[in-house]
Amino acid sequence: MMRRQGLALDKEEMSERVIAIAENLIEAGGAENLKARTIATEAGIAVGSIYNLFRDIDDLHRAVNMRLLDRLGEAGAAAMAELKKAGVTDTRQCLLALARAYAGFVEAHPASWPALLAFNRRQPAHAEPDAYEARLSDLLQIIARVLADGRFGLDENRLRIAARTLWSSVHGIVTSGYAANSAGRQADETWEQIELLVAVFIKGLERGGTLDHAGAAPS
Amino acid sequence: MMRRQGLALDKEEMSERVIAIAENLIEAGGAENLKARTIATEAGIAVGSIYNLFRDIDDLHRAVNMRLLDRLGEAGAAAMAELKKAGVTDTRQCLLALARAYAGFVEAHPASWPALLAFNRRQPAHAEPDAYEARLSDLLQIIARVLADGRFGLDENRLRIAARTLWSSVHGIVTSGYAANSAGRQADETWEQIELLVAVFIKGLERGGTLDHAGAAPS
DNA sequence: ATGCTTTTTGAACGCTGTTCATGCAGAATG
DNA sequence: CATTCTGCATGAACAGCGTTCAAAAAGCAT
Repeated sequence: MMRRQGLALDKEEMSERVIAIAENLIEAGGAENLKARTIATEAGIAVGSIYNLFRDIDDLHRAVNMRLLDRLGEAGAAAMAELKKAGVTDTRQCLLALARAYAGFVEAHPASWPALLAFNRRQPAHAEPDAYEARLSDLLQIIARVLADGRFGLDENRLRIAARTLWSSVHGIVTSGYAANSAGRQADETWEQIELLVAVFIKGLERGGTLDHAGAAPS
Repeated sequence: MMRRQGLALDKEEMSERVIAIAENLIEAGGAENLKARTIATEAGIAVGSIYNLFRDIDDLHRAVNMRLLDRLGEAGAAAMAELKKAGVTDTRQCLLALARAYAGFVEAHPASWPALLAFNRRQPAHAEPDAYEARLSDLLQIIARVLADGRFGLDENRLRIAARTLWSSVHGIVTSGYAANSAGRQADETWEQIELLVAVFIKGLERGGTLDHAGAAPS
């Protein structure tokens, strides 16, 4: 065979290029702005060539999303590293830093992130959400570690659930806050909510110890 | 003029009919299943007639969403009424009932509700989200009242924020939980998270009184 | 019956994602 | 060097989409 020695782009290079273009398109006008012909034109290739790199446009969108998730994970890890370097171990400050990392990430990708969320909903549920779930699991691990360091006396299972609860809550606050940018207040109130959530969460965990759930499961 | 005396459907009746059809289509296959020609066929009218009732398909989807929000509001109000009839005043039980109402609503509309969420993201932000915001405000009022009855010593502003925080958090838990139905566990873990959230929230509010937020605003 | 107004209609337009016969450049073979 | 052979690039073509609009139909007043 012997591939690649000229100056044209390798197949993988071209894939990266197309993914980058796709991300820009989505960021510019949402997922519905991801058109095959636009990609082809901007990448300098034919429409059909896209389908040699990706099965279909959804597959390309998936690739963009994976890249987004990677960057989100990096943002979370970076936030933790910064805290460690500054010698901060306070649970509250750690959680707030992680939340800020997430909020900042969403603000930095005002169209791509909603597109990912919308994309991830209309999945036939099967497929291979493994890669997605795996990347998200890393983030939950970070949160769980912070909670573990807080010494609230949570067993492994409740640690996992608490981390997930915290993550989902912050996620809900950030996304609803972003969606409800009708009036002037948006980021401010979002951050107030996050501060309240974290404060209340810590105080709630400190008190009462194990927090056994007395309520019965829903019908 | 003199309208409507024959046996054909009134313009408004036909709108209702089309909205019902649209809702079924969305529920069956997501927002992307809402095709003009399918609607026309099922409603027994021509494609063009749809555009006499609605400006475009998005407008129709908006109408479906408004109806959904109305029903969600009714579900919340019904949950509260049921609690009142049973003489329950416990804050925890009230919040759990409201959360269960929301979770049940989402489960009852596994495709329409995600479609609403996705729809509400790619708005040019302007338009008239007033109607949307108004309906959501009612729900927040209900939560705020429950929190007020809890006597946590919150002023009006922090009451509003706490209600919004709680709502957004439950929303985040329910939607992420629904999206992450990869393995077997889904509703169970979702409910565990809600219970943890509510418990922690109440305990956190009980303690520390005003919960002054010491952290500075984000950069 | 006539005229006027309003609504309904469906063919047509432009756009979309996707396919696939064709062409062609580069490696392998003689 | 000539010649297969192979695999990717190509873009016209296809089916389907939302949307429009001239024309037909229907409704109402006279």
